[in-house]
Amino acid sequence: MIHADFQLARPPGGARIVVAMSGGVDSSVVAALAAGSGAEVIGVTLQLYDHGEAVRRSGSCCAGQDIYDAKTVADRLGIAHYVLDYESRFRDGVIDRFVDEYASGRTPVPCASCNQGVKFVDLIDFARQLGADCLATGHYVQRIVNGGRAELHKGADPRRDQSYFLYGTTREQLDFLRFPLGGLPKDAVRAIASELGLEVAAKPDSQDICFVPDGDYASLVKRLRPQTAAPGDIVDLGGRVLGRHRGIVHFTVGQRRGIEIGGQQEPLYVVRIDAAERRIVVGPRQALAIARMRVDSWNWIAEEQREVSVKVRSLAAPVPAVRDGEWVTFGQPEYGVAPGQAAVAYAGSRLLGGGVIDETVGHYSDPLVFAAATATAAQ
RNA sequence: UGGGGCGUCGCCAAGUGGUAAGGCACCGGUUUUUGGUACCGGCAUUCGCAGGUUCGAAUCCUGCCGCCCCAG
Repeated sequence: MIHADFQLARPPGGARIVVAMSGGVDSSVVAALAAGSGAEVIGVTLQLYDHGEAVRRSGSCCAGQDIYDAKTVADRLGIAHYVLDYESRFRDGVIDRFVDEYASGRTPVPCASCNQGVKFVDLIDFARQLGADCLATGHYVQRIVNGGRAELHKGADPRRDQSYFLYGTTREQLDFLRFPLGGLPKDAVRAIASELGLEVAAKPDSQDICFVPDGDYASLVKRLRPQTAAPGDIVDLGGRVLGRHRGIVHFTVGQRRGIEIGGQQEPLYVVRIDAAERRIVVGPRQALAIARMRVDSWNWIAEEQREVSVKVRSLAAPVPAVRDGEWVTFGQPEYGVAPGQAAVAYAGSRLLGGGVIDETVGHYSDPLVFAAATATAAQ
């Protein structure tokens, strides 16, 4: 059993830690570590969405079985446990935004909006009301205090790093947050769980979108925004109609499968989604090469920087890029950059900030690239 | 109904006597706290249909059906 340092301003004996417990292995271990620190620990589980449908589903979070699991773990650890009904806040802040993004032809990151909204804003408020010294979560990220200031870093286990989803964290939030698992590999976390005999030790990792039980997010979007199920044309880069589709909800920029157009020499990818015309523009992989993107709603945890590494998806190596105001120019063409996804800037392992991708400029259609190529050709 | 061409998996397509390549699409899996990508695997006992020749035919022969082009 390892001991975690929660880096509190006062001795653990007089401190109070609130732990966000999802019912999964990770946050259960955090609760255990907190309890082992000597502080008073209060577990809080959020009920975020309908618990009728999801009640039997294990391995998601924040409904039904998972709430029960969290409660069971809290009881075993002998800590207090609350369940907060955040369904309406979750619907407004996460689900509505999620479906609206799809309706406008973009591809949202619900985990990011969840963290930015109910998890950090609302839950931190609640923890402060309880007089807590910090809010601890099971995220695989590291909070490193450097020169008296908290920095957010990637999780030590590169395959587990979840920092991408936390780009919207504010400095004030970060001051109050603790991530005891950020330095551990997943195996170690499971080992701690089984060492403690926690019921959730072997529980599968959560995956997919938590509020979409069967992975069929399209059904949810279609139900709430029926216009996304309207059929439309699939056109090539020249505007030629290649076929029909069953609704823009089924597509995201960079997607290959599901276009259902065969007979090509090479695969077709979704290059652009025109929601107003209900049109899907497809092209060869080369057409996905992106030179620049405009990133909206930047949040800077660290000081703003010009030369950064940037991730445009959670599971990807950060790539070199230059940021100039809202615009980010890639050092090399980047493929499959979808509006609505997050762009997150790093300096090494440190997360600097991030925002929402709002617009992209194709590498082969970028006037700057074109001008450079022309100049080279003229020499 | 004169001449020419073609008909091989949903689409494209290789294969002209030796026992059905490949690509796209599709399906499944792996990976993954978003969507996607990527990777791995599966996918025509059968070559428009019916006969015939042959040890052996998608490949040769005959007939029929269908499509295309040029002439009408």
